[in-house]
Amino acid sequence: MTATPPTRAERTASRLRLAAREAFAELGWNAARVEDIVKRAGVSHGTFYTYYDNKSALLRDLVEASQGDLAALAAAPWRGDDVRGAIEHVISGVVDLFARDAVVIKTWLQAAREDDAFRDLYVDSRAMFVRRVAEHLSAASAASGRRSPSARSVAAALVAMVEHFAYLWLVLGEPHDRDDAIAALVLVWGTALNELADARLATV
Amino acid sequence: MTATPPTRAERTASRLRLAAREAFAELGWNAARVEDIVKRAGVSHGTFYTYYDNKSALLRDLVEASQGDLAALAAAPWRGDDVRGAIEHVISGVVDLFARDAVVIKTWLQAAREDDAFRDLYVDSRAMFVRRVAEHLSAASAASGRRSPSARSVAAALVAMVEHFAYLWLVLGEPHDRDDAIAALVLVWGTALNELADARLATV
Amino acid sequence: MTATPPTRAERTASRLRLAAREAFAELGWNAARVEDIVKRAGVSHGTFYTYYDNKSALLRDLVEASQGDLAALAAAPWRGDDVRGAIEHVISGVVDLFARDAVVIKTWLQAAREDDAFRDLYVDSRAMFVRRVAEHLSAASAASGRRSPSARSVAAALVAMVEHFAYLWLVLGEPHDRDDAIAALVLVWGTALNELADARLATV
Amino acid sequence: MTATPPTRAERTASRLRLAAREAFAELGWNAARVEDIVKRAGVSHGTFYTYYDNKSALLRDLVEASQGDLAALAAAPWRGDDVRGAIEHVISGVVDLFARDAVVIKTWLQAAREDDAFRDLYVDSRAMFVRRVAEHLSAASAASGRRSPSARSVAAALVAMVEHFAYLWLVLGEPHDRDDAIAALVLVWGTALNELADARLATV
DNA sequence: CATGAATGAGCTTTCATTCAT
DNA sequence: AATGAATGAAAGCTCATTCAT
Repeated sequence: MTATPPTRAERTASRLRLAAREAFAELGWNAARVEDIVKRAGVSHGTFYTYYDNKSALLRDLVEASQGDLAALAAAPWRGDDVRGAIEHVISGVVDLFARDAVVIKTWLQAAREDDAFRDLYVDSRAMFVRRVAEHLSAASAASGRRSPSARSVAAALVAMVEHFAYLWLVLGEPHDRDDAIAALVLVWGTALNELADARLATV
Repeated sequence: MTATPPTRAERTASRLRLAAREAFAELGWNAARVEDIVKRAGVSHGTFYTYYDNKSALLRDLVEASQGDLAALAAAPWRGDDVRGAIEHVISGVVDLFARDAVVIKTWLQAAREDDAFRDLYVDSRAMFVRRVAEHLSAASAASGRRSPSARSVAAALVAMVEHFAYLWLVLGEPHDRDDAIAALVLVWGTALNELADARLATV
Repeated sequence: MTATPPTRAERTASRLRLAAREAFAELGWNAARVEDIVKRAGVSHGTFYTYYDNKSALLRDLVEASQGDLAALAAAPWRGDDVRGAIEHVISGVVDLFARDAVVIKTWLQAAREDDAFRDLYVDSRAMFVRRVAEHLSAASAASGRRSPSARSVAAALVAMVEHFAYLWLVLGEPHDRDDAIAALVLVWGTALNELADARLATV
Repeated sequence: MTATPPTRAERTASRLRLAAREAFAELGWNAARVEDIVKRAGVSHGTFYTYYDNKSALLRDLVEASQGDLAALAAAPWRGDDVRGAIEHVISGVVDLFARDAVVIKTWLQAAREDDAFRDLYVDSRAMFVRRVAEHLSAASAASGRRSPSARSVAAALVAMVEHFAYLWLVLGEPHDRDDAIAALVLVWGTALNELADARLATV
């Protein structure tokens, strides 16, 4: 009935994950050795392999949490009445997530360049977001039958903008003011949405 | 009278660069060994080091060409009279460049995660673009005195959108139709520009 | 109660040192590869680097012991009453040290030609000896005010004689009878000392 | 009839030897690469092998000249009437030779640690000197039949002293004043000779 | 004779992973 | 569970030597 206290094993695994975040932050995915992780965790070399098969397995653990948050954000209900509020909510959600998990996201994307599993996870997460945004755009621009870019392309572009801006800013450290940055993203997204909704594409 | 034919050394260096592109394309920056390059170039291991100090030096050679194209694009005159035409020109320029040099760009960005020189080159290239676009936006929105996101943030967002979309599409292989994709990017960029120019920010 | 037995690590390190002496003896400092050492020690290549950063680090370990013995010899009290006995004691001390540690000394001097750390250690060891002998000579020849070589030069010459003779004999293998060799060194040293003491320099 | 001017080949070979001296002086025997020699000589890599089979062959050329001077010194007549003058003559001869040819001698001795041919040349040169000095000492001490070190051992010690002192001073750079240094060497050598001649060995 | 590109054996060092304790 | 010594497969890089031009 009572919450069981963490076992020794759980504590060790947790220390390994924390140590890995530190090592990845300081050294990057490729440069970080198992040695760097166990040193920071204060455990022996061999202990690492009691918990994880290798560095990738540990990262998978870390990434899954972040990925879950992202999926939740994509799946959350989208308020149809307050368009601008909905946009701002999603954008700041993404920004907060990047700010909170910069290290894991950076490492994830780095690993994605070499490891198909991480790459697929990224591609899927992104696709989910794009699909969601495309549906939203389609609903708004249903009336427009004229020649115009597909909602999917516009959605892909808007999602690319938000994720890459957040990455450059919060992961790579490009300096930005939070309010100004979010305002810019909301502005671009919102005007694009208006444009589609107004079906004034041909007149731009 | 005649253009001098390439010397043997020039031919060998050129074969190494070509082989490196292949190796990077197939194996990625980290996994590609000098061995993989020389095997493809059909030269001995030692020959590699006659031309390049190491893998990074070779990539630098490849990247410099692409980076030069990018810089040229950013520096090219921006036609003030045909706004939409100018946007389309820049966007398709970036898209063409990514399409042509997908391997080099992919490798460059991969190396940028571990090597400061490549990272700085990327950061500088991007900054150049953002600055250029921000100037363009500022000119267009000069009249607007109302509270609005800074031109720099909007520029950063738009450039992030274009480069990341191009990357996802042409480097990572996300499927898109060329015309539709460019139309989407031009739409978003153009409406954002209009919005700033009309100074209707507060009413969105 | 009992002295702790050597740990596995201590035993391995010790085997590496022993193996290195063998390898240096057979192949010389430059020709001896890490491979030659680990083969003789019966450990894997990687194990070497668990204990030493490189070949030089291992030699440093070996040299420090010999150098310590040499320093102890130079620092030991010098019996003032029995001049000849003192000389003989020092000379046979040096000879014994060279005989015991021929391999290490040979390797040390070989490495000293390329590695400043080893060179400095040799220069310092020698300087210590020379200084010590010069003081001894100065004391003996204090009465002599006439123009004569400085005690330092004579000391440098005598120390050069002993160390190089020992080197030629015990390291390079020039054949000598121990008693005869020591008698010769003691003779030369002793007569030089007498000469200085008698202040008969100008009459030679 | 006229002295033929040096052929191109002779000039190239000569430049290689000069360049090698420079390279050995700056880098030492082991560190100096064929590359370092040809660069200084201003010839191509391949040209080196037109003249010498390898680095050792070139050094052999350089060493033979120095070795010839040494042999000449050892073979020169020894003036029986002026003992002190003879000693001084030989010692300053050795010193001058070391001063003049410091680089070649240093390189020779360095190579002698790894190459038997150079080692044998050194051993033979030294033996020749020792034999010569031993004969001289024997003549001087012929009357002495008492238990004493053999002339050969004393000769070996004296020669060791002179060569090593000269080496430390003129090759390794131990600082000495020329007159004082030669006076010290002459003093030690002379007193040893006197001692043997006086047959007062047992009374020291 | 001279050139210099090409060769490839050889050496050092790293590090993920195993396993006896 | 934890330890940490041992392993050995990879790489990177160097440089003496060759040889086509």
